[in-house]
Amino acid sequence: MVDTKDRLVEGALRVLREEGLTGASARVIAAAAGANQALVFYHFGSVDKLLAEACRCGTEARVARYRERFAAVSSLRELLAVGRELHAVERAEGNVAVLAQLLAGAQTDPRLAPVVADGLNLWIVEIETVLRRVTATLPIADLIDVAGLARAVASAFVGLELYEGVDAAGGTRALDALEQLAVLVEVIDELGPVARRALRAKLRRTGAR
Amino acid sequence: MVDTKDRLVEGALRVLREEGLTGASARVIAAAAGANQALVFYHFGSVDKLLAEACRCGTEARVARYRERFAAVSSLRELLAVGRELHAVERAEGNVAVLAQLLAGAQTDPRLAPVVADGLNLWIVEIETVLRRVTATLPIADLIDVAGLARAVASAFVGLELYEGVDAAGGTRALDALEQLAVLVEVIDELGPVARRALRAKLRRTGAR
DNA sequence: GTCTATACATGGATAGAC
DNA sequence: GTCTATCCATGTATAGAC
Repeated sequence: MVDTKDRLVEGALRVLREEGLTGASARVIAAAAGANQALVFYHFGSVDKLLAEACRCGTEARVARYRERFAAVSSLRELLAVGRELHAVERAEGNVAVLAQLLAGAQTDPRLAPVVADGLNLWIVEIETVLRRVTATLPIADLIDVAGLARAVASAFVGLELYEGVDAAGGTRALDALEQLAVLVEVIDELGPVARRALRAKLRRTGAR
Repeated sequence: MVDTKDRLVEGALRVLREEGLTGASARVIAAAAGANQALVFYHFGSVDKLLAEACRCGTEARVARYRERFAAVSSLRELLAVGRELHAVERAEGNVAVLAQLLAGAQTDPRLAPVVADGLNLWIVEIETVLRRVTATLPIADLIDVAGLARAVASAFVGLELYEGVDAAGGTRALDALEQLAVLVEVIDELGPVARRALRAKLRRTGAR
């Protein structure tokens, strides 16, 4: 039998997955953990603090699970493949939905906001590392703000996840379209030197900020 | 004095903006509308149904507000400019946050899901129309799934909005990076015919599904 | 650490007066 | 259509026994 405190964290994650933030009460979470309701307050002080801990724990576990996989990526196309696999697995297990629920709740809860930001940041750091590596060889590498792009990718991922929750077919279609767009970037890497130079010149003039 | 039913819808939107979905109870909404709590059930039957109506109404009003602006867009860069203005205004007024709240709630509420999907679809239709127009002249126009891309843009927008709610600086940085990436696509339009042909050939081989 | 019991607030929803 | 009053379920949080 696992520690009760850990079981409560697990229960909180499960409830967030299955019932959403609105259903995440001390009673419901305790029931999901097979524990007594009063223990939520004994171990964590409040429901909010338990949710914060669940966010930290859950995200760390998820990120750790994909760290090796990320490390093996050496091209943009591979990154997309891993991203899609991650999407499928995490969607099936409902883990991204947890972060999405907390992110939505954090909009109006100042106590939750920093914790969720930290959680998202764990993903962003991973993505940023990979992006820096796979874009290093691109002709436009020095014109890309990798840190910004990593943030865009992570948050767009969450948005897509939420969208797919209400329209599965639409979500799949959106992902397919994005994949095409990403191929575009990689293709540029394989263009001739003339086209690359033209692209760079143009980009520096219009895209630099 | 406006109709009470309308005031309740307004109140619901305000509460979703300021308190989030967890705070959207019949009592709180009625108070925000300056109305009696029982009237929520008299006019709408349940809180859920009021929220659904608020989603429909609110989104329709927002989309209508930008229809003219969208119609005037004739290039990808202009679309981005409008997108950024829309982002700034709607963010300041908290309107996208409303859709985000409902989207998060819809993940675990089958009654809310179709309504929110419809609401998001209003945005998607607008974006799709504009995208179809401004990508028509691109050399890779027939290789882009505009409908899918519109869905990706709309949901990514929501994700960015949510992210900015917990990390304002990060959100801005993500938007800047995306803007650079979009310039990339437009720049390809201005490449010479040789590069364009090479791009098309490559894309058709790798990106077509 | 864990349980029962309980106080007390808030929520959904309805009945009935006006 | 609108209000008061009310029922009952659920929620947070604490006290105190074990």
